Amino acid sequence: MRIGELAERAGTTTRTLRYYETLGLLPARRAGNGYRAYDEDDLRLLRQIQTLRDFGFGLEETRPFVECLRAGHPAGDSCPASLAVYRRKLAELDECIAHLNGVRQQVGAQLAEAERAMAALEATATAPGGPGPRCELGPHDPHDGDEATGRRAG
Amino acid sequence: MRIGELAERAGTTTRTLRYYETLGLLPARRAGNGYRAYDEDDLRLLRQIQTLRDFGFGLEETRPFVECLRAGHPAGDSCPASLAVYRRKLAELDECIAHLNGVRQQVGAQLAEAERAMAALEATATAPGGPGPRCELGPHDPHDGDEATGRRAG
DNA sequence: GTAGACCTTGACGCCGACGTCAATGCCAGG
DNA sequence: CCTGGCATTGACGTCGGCGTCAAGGTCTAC
Ligand SMILES: [Zn+2]
Ligand SMILES: [Zn+2]
Ligand SMILES: [Zn+2]
Ligand SMILES: [Zn+2]
Repeated sequence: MRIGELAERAGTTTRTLRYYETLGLLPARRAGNGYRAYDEDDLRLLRQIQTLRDFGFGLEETRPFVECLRAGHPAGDSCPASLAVYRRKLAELDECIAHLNGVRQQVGAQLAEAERAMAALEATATAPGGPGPRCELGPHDPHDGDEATGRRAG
Repeated sequence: MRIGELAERAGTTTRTLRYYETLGLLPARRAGNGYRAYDEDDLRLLRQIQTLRDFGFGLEETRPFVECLRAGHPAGDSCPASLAVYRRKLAELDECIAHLNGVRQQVGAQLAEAERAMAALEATATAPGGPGPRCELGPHDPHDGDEATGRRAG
């Protein structure tokens, strides 16, 4: 199997496969003409890498799994090194999730408070004895309502 | 206040402040000698940026807040544009958290399964009629047990 | 023999938020 | 006058995981 076919079968690109090779993750034998030659085992290695990357693993973190597979073990996670990566990743995930939950709380609170303040301003604005409008809340001048575009620096 | 003092008071670096200026986030007046001149308002703007960045906002996402503050509004989130960013961020956070939870589940399951398989191997290895040891699970040769180092590619 | 599809290596681009020089300017103290 | 500490602009480096050419070699089909 040559690089194009492997890429296609794995749903990736040749560039990616060559990149993995430079990392030593997926070395390839060479045919007489210099073309890279892969087999079904390489496809399995590649699938292992893809699975882990889908989990958010960095390429370096997939190395123990790949080397384990290349050692002929039944699965990529048959070795302690792979399990260690799993555990480290779980810890990272927990930490990250906890962090995000905290942030979510805070941002949610900020939004709620800001909405409350905004509603209060609207109320006083439409109230019978409405005081001076210190800020017009409709379509705004200095801010542009489009959040997609926003560059002024040159 | 010059750039060094502002950086120190905000707990950041001069490089960061100059970078923000190139983005138009934190423009500075200039003294006669060309030095950047900041005041307490700039410090407040900067603190707003830092708060949002601590939440994981990108710099561009802080722009509506900063512009709102510079418009003289009571808070950075007194404008609809800022609220829109809040809501977008909340959605992103929810999506990300859900994703991470899913990944966590899967990785946890993988780990559990791998540990089970490993224990099974250990058991058969130490069992009375233990068959041929197809893999020694102790300190390993082809894999290196250190997860911190791991580079072979040149 | 020649088009065209495949392959090779090499090298630069990208994204975000800066870090890290380098060369030079401004100003106060001894 | 000189030293030293601050300032200026400019430009390149970093990290990860590739994308995107560019210039050429190889093989197959017609
Ligand atoms: Zn193994
Ligand atoms: Zn307003
Ligand atoms: Zn505003
Ligand atoms: Zn083993």
